[in-house]
Formats: sequence, structure tokens, C-alpha cells
Amino acid sequence: MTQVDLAPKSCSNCPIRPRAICSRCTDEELNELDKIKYYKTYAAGSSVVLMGDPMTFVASVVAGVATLSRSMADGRMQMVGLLLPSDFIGRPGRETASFDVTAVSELTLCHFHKKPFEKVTQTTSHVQERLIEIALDELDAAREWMLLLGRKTAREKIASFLLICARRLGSREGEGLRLELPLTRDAMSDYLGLTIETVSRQMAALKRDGVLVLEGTRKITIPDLNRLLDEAGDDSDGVTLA
Amino acid sequence: MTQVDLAPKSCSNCPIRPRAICSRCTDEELNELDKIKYYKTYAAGSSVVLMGDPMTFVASVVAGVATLSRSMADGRMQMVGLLLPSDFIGRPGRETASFDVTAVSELTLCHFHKKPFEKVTQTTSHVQERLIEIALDELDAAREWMLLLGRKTAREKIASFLLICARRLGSREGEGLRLELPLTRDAMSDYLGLTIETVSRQMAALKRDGVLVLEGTRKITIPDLNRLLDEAGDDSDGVTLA
DNA sequence: TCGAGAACTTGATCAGGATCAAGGTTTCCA
DNA sequence: TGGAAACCTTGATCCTGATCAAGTTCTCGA
Repeated sequence: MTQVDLAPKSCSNCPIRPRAICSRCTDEELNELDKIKYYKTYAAGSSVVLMGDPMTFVASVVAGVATLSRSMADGRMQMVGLLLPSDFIGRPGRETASFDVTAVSELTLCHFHKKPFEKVTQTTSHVQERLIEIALDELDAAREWMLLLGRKTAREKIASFLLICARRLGSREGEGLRLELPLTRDAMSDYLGLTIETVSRQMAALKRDGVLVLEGTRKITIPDLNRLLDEAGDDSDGVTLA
Repeated sequence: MTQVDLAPKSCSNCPIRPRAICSRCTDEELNELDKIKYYKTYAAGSSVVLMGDPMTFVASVVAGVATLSRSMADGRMQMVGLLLPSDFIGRPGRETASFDVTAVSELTLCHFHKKPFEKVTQTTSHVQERLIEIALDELDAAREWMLLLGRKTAREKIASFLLICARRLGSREGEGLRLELPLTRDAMSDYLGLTIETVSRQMAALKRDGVLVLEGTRKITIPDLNRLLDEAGDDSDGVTLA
């Protein structure tokens, strides 16, 4: 596989700065971070860490899509987070991974060695603040997702997922919104607590009912975002999935 | 209702200090906190805050049990957190509540006015650190719960819930473990993403199969914790619900 | 101690989504 | 460019947990 190295050469041309853990860092602080960071690219489908592995780093997603998931002994699994560019991976103060992290597409991470990074958080209060913000945003998103998993119908689950993707990845096109789904049907089913067959059927139903237009299997157009919002049930204040 | 005021007179006799947000505070810092805090007791069943309400405080649970929940327009609801003594409520840096908070039993909270509390977190690094720890622990618990909601059977859900209660509330008794359930069957169903009838039936089934002994409707004994662990599916590393 | 309401249990039936099974597309590389 | 594998769709059937409907057992105040 020819693999283009997508790593930015330095923080100055980094595409995710505004939302990342380092968003409020001064040039000087960035220089400090530079000493403890390294970029690495993972192939689509490869594993970044497995549950129980020692975690020697934390990282930011620079490009691509990763998933956080948890499995049961008999093979049942549930995705518990979707990691898009600027999202943060890892947990200062914890030695081993609590979940599996998997690259879904080709994935570039900006890694920080954990020990020195912890020193930075302890001494740099705005990094610590940013970390709290990130953790609390993810907590809100996780709880929102609990409502989805526990109480929503299959159709509502699909609509909610499309809504998240539309908000985070969509681009306006005339009346509607255009986007490319970041996940396969299979990964969608893992995320939504459904089977792949149910995902496929509900996508077909939403298409039949004019809620979305499919072009191939990943490219979709949402002609009317409010219609989709209705279908999603009760996402009144907007899901902002971590 | 005769209502005994359970509020401790001061931090020195506070039962939840070791695990609370103020666990690492010096006496001096406690004096500072003392100026911005107040105790308040809520009757069982009463609402502490509703989603969308302005949040003017953060708080620690001192005694009793509260729930965090989220509802849909048509009445469906999902509990997204169970708050036991020492757990923290609220989110610095957010103006309105993202979820409903309800007192399940008589509940005593130690409130801190939000604005001055935010000042404390900004200037006291170990409070900020404790806040990160708490948020990340809750995030882990929420993600663990997502696996339960998305993939576990009704029987496994009940067993997982009992396991959490046993770990956090149980006391050893001979071979087994004894505890009083903190929730009604109805609240359990909200928590587990089930109906009350299913909860009742599965409790009966677990009793029939000797996994638990019921005494009345809330007092239970677990003769064999490992047996319960098996029934819960895959809680290998231990659920520590926030 | 009685009575009313809340909390809980149990039974019968139903339905949404899982499972089993087969076939159709797309992608990718040899 | 052809073939295999991955990915996706569609159909038939099944099963777990929801829903509907009575009862029963607690709890607590009068």
C-alpha cells in the first residue's frame, strides 16, 4: 500500500490546532510539546491499542477516523466512542487501556509520551482546563448515547447517527447537506447496538421515505435537516459526539 | 414528613471527605470552601434540577441516592447515572443542566456556589486534578454502561446492576454478601433500559436459580459473588459506576 | 388496625429486531 | 481485465423483551 505521510511538519500548519488539547498553547509551550511528540500513521483496519495494553502515550487524532470499543468474552462488542480529527485519546493517570482503539480509515495521530505529558498538564493550567472541557464534553456525549442505546428504535438510532455525521462532517449543498459516511454498515451496527442487517434495512427505509438520498453506499445527501432531526427522536440540544 | 437534618456541622466530621472533590484540601482551603458552601436536604422523589435549568451550583452527594436522567419528548426516559454518597454533581463552565437530577431517597447535598467554586478550581491545582479524575472515572463508567445497554440481555443487565450495588453498598455476611437495593423496580428499569415487568421477571428468575436470596423486595443476599459475576457477562475488570 | 395508594408480580399476547440464508455490488490487486 | 474478497441488500423465520391486563403485597398515615 502506498502510504502518503499526512503528518504536518510542525504545529504551525497543524489542521486541528483550534480544537485540540494544545489549542491555547503559546509558541514557547508548543516548542516544549514538540520535544515529546511524534506523528504516526496507522493503516485502515489496524489496531492502535487493545484493552489492557499498557498505555505509554496520549494522542490527538490529526486525520482519519478511529473507534473506541469494548468487547465481551463471547464476541459481542459495542463501540463506545467515535474519534474524529481533533479528538483526544488516552487518559493521564491511568496505566492500561480501558478500551480497544481501532483505525477505521487511514489514521494519523499526534502522540505525546505519557509521563512528560502529565508533567505538562500539571504545570500548565490551561492545558488542564482544556482536558477537563474535553472529558466533560465526552461525558455528555456518552450519556446522550446511553439514551440512544437504551430507548431509541432502530430507525431513530440510524437517524441520530446520520445527524452526528451531518453536523461534524457535512457540507452545505443547495437546500440540503452532503456528506460521506465515515463508517461501514458493519461499524455502524457496532456503534448503534444493532445488527448489520437492521442497519441496511433502516437505511433503505429512510431512503424510500425521502429522508436521505444515497449515491453508492457511503455518499449521502440530506435534503431536509429538520426532517432528519424529527426522525432522530429527541436531539433537542444537539448531539456533539466525542 | 419529619425530616432529620443530616448535614454535618463542618468538614471535620464529613463522612465523604476521602472520596470527594475536596479530598486533598488543606484546613485553610476548607475554610475558604466553607464560605461558599451550604447544605440542603431534598425529600425522596423530589427534583433537584431539570434539564435546561440554569445551574448556579455544583455539589457533592453527602447522604442518600440521586439519579441523573434524560427524557425524550414522548416520555421515554433513560437514566444515565446513579449518584451515591461522595459523587459529584455539576459541571464547571456550563450554564444549564444537561440532564435531570432527581432525589431517589432522602438526599443531602453539599452545594458550592458555582462562580466562586470555578475560581477555586482555577487557582487550586489539586482540585482541578481531582475534577479530572472524577470526570474520567465517570466517563469510563458511562462507556461500560454503553456496553450493557447496547449488547447485554435482560438477565445480564440485572446481574450487572446487582454487581455494582454489591461492590459499592454490600457488606460481607458469612460466605456471601448482603445489601439493600437503592432503587425501586421502576427506577431499575429506567437505569437498565428495560420495562418494570422484565426487571421483576428476571429478578424472580435469578432468585429461582439461586443466584440471589430475596427478603422482602429490597433486601437481598448474594450467596456467591463469582456466580453473579458469571451471570453479568463480561465485567472482567470491575464496574465502578459513577 | 384499617384502608388506600404505591410498589411489585404474574400471565397472555404482540412486535421489533435478531438470526439464518442467499444473492448482489463494489473494490482491489494479480 | 478478471476473479476473489469484502461489503451490502433482501427475504423468511424466530425469539427476547415490550405491551396489555389483572392481581397481590407492602407501606404508611389516620
